[in-house]
Amino acid sequence: MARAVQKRTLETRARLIAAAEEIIAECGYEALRVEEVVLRAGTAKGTFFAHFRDKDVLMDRIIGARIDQYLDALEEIPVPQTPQDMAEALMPLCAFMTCERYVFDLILRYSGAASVEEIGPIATTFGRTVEILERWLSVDPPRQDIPPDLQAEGVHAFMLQAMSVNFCALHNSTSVRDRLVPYLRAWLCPRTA
Amino acid sequence: MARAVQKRTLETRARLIAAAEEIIAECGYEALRVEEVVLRAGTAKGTFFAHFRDKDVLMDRIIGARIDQYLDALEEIPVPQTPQDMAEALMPLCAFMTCERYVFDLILRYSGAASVEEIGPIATTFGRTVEILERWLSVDPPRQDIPPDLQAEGVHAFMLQAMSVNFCALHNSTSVRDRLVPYLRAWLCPRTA
DNA sequence: CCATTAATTTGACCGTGGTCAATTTAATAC
DNA sequence: GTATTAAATTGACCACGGTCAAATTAATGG
Repeated sequence: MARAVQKRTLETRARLIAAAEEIIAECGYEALRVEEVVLRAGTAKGTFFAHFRDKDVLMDRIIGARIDQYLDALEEIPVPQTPQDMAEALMPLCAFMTCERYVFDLILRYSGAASVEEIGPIATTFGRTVEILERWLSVDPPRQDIPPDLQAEGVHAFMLQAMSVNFCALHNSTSVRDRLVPYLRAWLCPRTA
Repeated sequence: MARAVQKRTLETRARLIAAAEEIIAECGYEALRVEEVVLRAGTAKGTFFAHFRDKDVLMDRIIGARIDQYLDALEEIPVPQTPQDMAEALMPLCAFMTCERYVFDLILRYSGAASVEEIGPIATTFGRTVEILERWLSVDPPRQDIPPDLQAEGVHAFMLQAMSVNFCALHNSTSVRDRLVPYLRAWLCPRTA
């Protein structure tokens, strides 16, 4: 019979995560080393991998949790009424997602669930983001010709595009917000001549 | 005075690239090991890194060259007139870009030039792709309210979105083409009620 | 042809993520 | 309490990308 999860297990895991968060706060995400995590947590290296399949799974969890906080905040604010307001509201989330090139790449890499069974934290946040956008776009849909869910997917696509371009040295003189607004206007408020 | 590049250098580099291409043809991109490349090329490991800053730079070069071939082909075909035709025309390129999760991730990672001086092969193909799309969209612009370059950037964004979603186990029952067409219709042929 | 110098190559070595057989710890049965 | 068994932990070890001082090779000047 399967035995219950030991308290010790939960404590160890909590120590590993706390150590990781500490390192990230001090040195950033990219600088995190598994060796350093287990050192601070006071465990052996193998223990880390008994708790997390690999380093990226821990990152997925930590970064996913952070993104969820931003999404929680987005669920509290009044529904943005214009592309400008929408872009403005999304900025804190975008700022976090692009805080490090390493973080943005990891987010993209984990944005799709490899299999239906294992939808990771970051992949979940992508679904949640589109849901929130869809809710915003359902209240008073800017476009009547396409359903709110398609409008939401488009906003999400442009959000990612604006962030990607921001990492390109050729184009990052413009801020993510200033890049996103024209996209959203063109997507949500087209004017057929 | 700077001496001319030796013939030996070019030969060594060619051998390294040939070895890499061979391995990729046999085992795929992700399976490529630097050890195996230098073994087949008959050089020491250090030589590899004297020619390529790191493994990814070689990948950037090889994958960038492949993408350029697809773009060459796109420049030969007649300008697509409908979203369906456009999606159809882009499919071979999309198929290559998503041939391996590893390849798609690497492409995204290298799609932006880290600095103006070093615009890599893949980053260049991104610029070229948008140029081609802009040319297509300038002949007989589907939308009059926004400039062709913005229309092109949008098509590119949706192309990437369609490919990303395709890697997600939750949504990959639909093909990239079938996912892209509704995006392009909504983007290029909006109907204000 | 030899000396000098720059370019190229070499391979032992390192950093870091990840593995796994062996050990320790905790829960269960009696 | 003791034996048994499952879960958790350990750390030596491996794989692989990447480094660098030393050796080799090729070009240049006299």
